[in-house]
Amino acid sequence: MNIFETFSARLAAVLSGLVEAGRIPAGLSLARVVVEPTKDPAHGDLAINAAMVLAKEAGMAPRALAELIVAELAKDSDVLKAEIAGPGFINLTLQPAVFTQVLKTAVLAGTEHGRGAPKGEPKVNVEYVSANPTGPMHVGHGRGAVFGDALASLLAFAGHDVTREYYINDAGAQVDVLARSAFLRYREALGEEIGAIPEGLYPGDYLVSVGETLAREHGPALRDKAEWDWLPLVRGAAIDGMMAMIRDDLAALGVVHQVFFSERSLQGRDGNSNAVHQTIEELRVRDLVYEGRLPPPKGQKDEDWEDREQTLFRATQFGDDVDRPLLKSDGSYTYFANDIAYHRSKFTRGFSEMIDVWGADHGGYVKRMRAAVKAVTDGQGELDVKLCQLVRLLRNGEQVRMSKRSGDFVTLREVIDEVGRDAVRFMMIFRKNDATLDFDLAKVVEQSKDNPVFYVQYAHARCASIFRQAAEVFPDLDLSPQTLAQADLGLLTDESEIGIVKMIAAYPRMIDAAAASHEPHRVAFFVHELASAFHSLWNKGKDSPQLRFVNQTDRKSTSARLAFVHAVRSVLASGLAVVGVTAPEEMR
RNA sequence: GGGCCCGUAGCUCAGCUGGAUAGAGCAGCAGCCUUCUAAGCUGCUGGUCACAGGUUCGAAUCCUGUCGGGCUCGCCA
Repeated sequence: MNIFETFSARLAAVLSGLVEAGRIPAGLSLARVVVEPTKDPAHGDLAINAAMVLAKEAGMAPRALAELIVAELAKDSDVLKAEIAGPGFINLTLQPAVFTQVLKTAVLAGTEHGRGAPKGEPKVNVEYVSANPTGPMHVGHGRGAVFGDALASLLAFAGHDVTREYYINDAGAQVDVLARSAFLRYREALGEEIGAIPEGLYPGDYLVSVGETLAREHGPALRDKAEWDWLPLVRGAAIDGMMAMIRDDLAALGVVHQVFFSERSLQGRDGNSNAVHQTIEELRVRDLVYEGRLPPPKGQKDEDWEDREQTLFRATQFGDDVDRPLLKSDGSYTYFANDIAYHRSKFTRGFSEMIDVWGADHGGYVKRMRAAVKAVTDGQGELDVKLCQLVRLLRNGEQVRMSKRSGDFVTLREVIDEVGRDAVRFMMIFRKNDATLDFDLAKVVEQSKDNPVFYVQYAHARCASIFRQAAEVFPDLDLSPQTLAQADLGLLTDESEIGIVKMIAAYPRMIDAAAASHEPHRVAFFVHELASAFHSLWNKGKDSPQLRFVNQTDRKSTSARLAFVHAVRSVLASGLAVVGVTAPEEMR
């Protein structure tokens, strides 16, 4: 139940009634009209901007228009007070019963409170992580992984049909380098002295086990073959090994994908099954691909610029700054060409809404990809690219780097092992994706208010603890949501309690807004705020024993408060589930 | 030089797609607490929302320009 939607609908009805009565002109555009929570409780519960937004179009003064609307809204039995304020705001104060009803609904819905109605079409594809299969995941990958996962969960909770996808970059030159690196480890496993890993190969010792597996399965059979002979086999084995490792890392984070899509699979075995070739030819037929020359980059002096004719995609027709090459000088496809075919595949698989989660260093790639999606879907597909900024890893404020195991970066696994999955997930999402993130390894394991992970989980544990306490004090009390929902919720009259009930009422709206803007961090901030309000109320019970949730001498108020606590707990659990963090029963 | 992102309190950051007097936490200051689960609670101090214009009834939010920081710039991925 979303009271904001409910009242938007009622407002729309009021407006059309006024139109029918000839009091205001027909055909007003309602797009900018919103019903939103007030910031200041003195302004009531709901704020409506309709009079100000519509005044000009209606040819009326805002306040005159507001008076017409207020007169109608005041007749609503759920409205206690409707008044005009400031430049023409309509502020509604609702009957307390409205909120007790919302609370009751939330108690019964439990963790389903806030879930959006199924949206059906369009199906949404969220592509995230997509780390190259050339080594373990590092911390930066982890941010994209958590962000994408939380965004997908958020969209699913909001009612969308979501598919989580991983794009395996297994077709570029880097996987050949990987294969050569693995081959060296294979020779090493056969007992050969390989010395230092040459420059340009992957030095990480995570390839040792790939080499050992190859030695075990093939013995010395590969050693004396020519590279063109062993490379495909070794490459396949190495990619499989790397993907297994990456899946392990993802599993440690609790991140799942439904689809692992191989870049190499786009290239097929012959010309006919080659999706990249097909895509480009299709674009060529529509005159979106041509042979031409690019101007050199502006302002840069570059002696090694070589003017050359190449195969180009008309990205400029779709909003990009320059046309983009599809073939390398050696005749093979650019990464971009493969990516066009890949996004076309998403579209033909039924996803007209696509979201890609990338690292910030790919920012310069966004325009061309969006251009390509427009071209290849004939304007039917929509691509949103979410860029995740860098993560700075700190320990007690000091920046940490270097890891012997992996070469030059801290692996995600090391961080998860040190601070735990929940801390990693919550902190990665407790910031806007487009802002750099400081992650302090020391802080996130503190048991204090400074540590938001602890703070939110503790609030949930406290709710659970209250229920344990209640079961002891009132052993015969039925604590099921069905029974609690029947309690006299009108007994919840303290300002703090009402404030929290309003937050619970606002939860569905927050979910919708966060999903619409693809901003899962809002969910993390919301649960943090709710936790804060709840801790504060809990502490009020110190000075005012009558506010304690479990009151030995007052069975009725205890029932009402337990219903309330159940709703708080459910919303915390629901929000944490979206972020992918566990909601513990107790803190240990 | 072009493109994209960022600039909000001393510090770290929110700001609900343009709403009312810009909010938290930390730090600082003043009190309180030892509990239904201890790791805290309440209050105070603190801002020219980088700067200058513009659009609007209304701008931290949208547009233009300037300054500062980051990323990026035909064949890598």
